[in-house]
Amino acid sequence: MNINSHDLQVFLTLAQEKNFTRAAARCGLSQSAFSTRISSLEHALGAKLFDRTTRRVELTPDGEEFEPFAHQLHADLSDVVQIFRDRAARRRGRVAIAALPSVSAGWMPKVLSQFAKRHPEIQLSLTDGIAETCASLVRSGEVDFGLSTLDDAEDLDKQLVAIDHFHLVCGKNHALLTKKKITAADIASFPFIHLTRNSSVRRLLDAAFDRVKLKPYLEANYMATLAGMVEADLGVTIVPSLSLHQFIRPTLGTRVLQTPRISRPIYLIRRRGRTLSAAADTLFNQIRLTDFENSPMRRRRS
Amino acid sequence: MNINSHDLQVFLTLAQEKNFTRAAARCGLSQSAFSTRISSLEHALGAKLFDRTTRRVELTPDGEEFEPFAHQLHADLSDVVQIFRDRAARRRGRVAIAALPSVSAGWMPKVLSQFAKRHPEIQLSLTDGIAETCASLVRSGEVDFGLSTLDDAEDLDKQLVAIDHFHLVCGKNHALLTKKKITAADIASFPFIHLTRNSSVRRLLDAAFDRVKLKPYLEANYMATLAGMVEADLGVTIVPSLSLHQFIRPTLGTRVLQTPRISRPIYLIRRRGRTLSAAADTLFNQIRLTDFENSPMRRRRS
DNA sequence: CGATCTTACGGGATTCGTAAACATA
DNA sequence: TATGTTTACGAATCCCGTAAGATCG
Repeated sequence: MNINSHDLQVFLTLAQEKNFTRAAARCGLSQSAFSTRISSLEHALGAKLFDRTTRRVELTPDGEEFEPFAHQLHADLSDVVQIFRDRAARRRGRVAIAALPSVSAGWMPKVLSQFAKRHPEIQLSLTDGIAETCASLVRSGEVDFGLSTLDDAEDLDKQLVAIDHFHLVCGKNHALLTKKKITAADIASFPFIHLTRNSSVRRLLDAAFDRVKLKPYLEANYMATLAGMVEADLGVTIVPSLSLHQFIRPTLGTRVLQTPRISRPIYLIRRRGRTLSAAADTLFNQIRLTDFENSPMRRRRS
Repeated sequence: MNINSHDLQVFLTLAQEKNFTRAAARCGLSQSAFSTRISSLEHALGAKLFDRTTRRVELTPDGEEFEPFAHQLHADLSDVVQIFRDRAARRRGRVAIAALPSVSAGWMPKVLSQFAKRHPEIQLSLTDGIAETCASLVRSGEVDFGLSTLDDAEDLDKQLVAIDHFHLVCGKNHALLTKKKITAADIASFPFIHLTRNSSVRRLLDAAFDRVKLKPYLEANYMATLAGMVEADLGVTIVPSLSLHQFIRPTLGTRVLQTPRISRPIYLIRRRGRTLSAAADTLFNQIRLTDFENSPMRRRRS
């Protein structure tokens, strides 16, 4: 009463060959085992499917009726197995990740293009959002994993993959760039262009400059705005290395901060105890094992 | 690597219960056997379908992806089995038969209405045609079986179910009806209304009246035409009992032929060695076992 | 430490292949 | 009689249940 893919294969082969011996051979079965299978399939359906003599094998009306069903069922079963085999072989699938805007813009393009080249059939989805958004998307399962800083989230599994160092950005000929050592007080003496308060970058800066208060000139939502402001000499700013690419302009100068050394960890975060799909696992590991040799970030392995 | 309906059931139950012990109970399996089945299904698909600890069971992304497929496949498999179970139980199906026009009009209405009452879900199809048409429809498999006279067709299986006796039809007060015994010569002395030459009735009459030639007045294609002609006293005719119902009119008289006793056998004909569908088999047997007690035909069992 | 999943293992059912019996043209 | 299907039967395999082991909260 329980039909499986092999039964269907056996039926279809006999329907095509109309000869037990040949059909059995094609199915890699002995002729007797084949005969038994047909017989038990007939029993399972409660209908004779073939009229057979030693000379001729023909479908009965019931068999005729069953054939298209058998075809469909067999194809569906095979397709589903194939889909999951493909997924396992990274020839199919979908990966959704979430990452901080700076990570998304400054790092993921390279990562994803490399991944897409190696796994062209796998669909990719990237959501850029602030740390809280990333964590929440991971927690809900809407994304497979995230790339973000993370204060503390015990329900999530985090692996440090990079440390993002902060850089001073100012006009190309700004006085600060002439100094050998730049201190917090030096920076605080100039108007400061801030990022909005809900960003992790801003929170980090506020914490780093808790004693020597910065002189907030204005605050913006986008890095590109900051770049414009600094370019117009309205003030200076500090950005993580992952955002530096937006500040590489002839009119701007940048310098990695040394004395008030500010950095933030970038974690791969995922739901604790949850298995990743094969595709997600592959991207996860690709990122985890990234080599930062020629990168402004320092490489870290957990 | 061979998935069956039970595997899908097991998967779906666990996906719903999210607890091995309860799901196993619902499937009527021991918890360990259940666990093994899940595990081997995962192996067959090459993907982990559940993340499980002793406290929580959750679908993985792959499992999430598999669930709708499993639902669909399971429903399809069940449906197909159900369809064939229904067919076997005569709760579903189709029967197509072919029968001589006289059989179709004079006998089948009663037979089919009785069958339809007993098996309301089974679709019926009746093709009325001359003997050759019936034989050819049976031979090609377009109909399940036929009801017809049959000269000789060795490839077809025939079972005699009735003998159709021929009756004289003439005007109500026709001279022939006053005679005690009606001979061939008596009939031949009146103008005769013939059926068309390609009918089996006509062939039988021509054979019966090979010595005492009938006086052909005209020939028609339909019994109703004959009835009209005889009613207008243009002549007499002879028809099989199955067509008699068309000649029961106040103006007409009929008498079964005794001396030139003419009759034709009505056979159930089917392809030799071919199994009938359950529905067809039921109708076949209903016809085969018809009781002709109160019928102008004589009952015969083969 | 208690609830729950996995693994180990013996027994029973299923399925297989060989070979003999059976059937048809 | 030759070809081809079914049946008989012992062997291998698969699947189940019991019970012990492992693991998580």
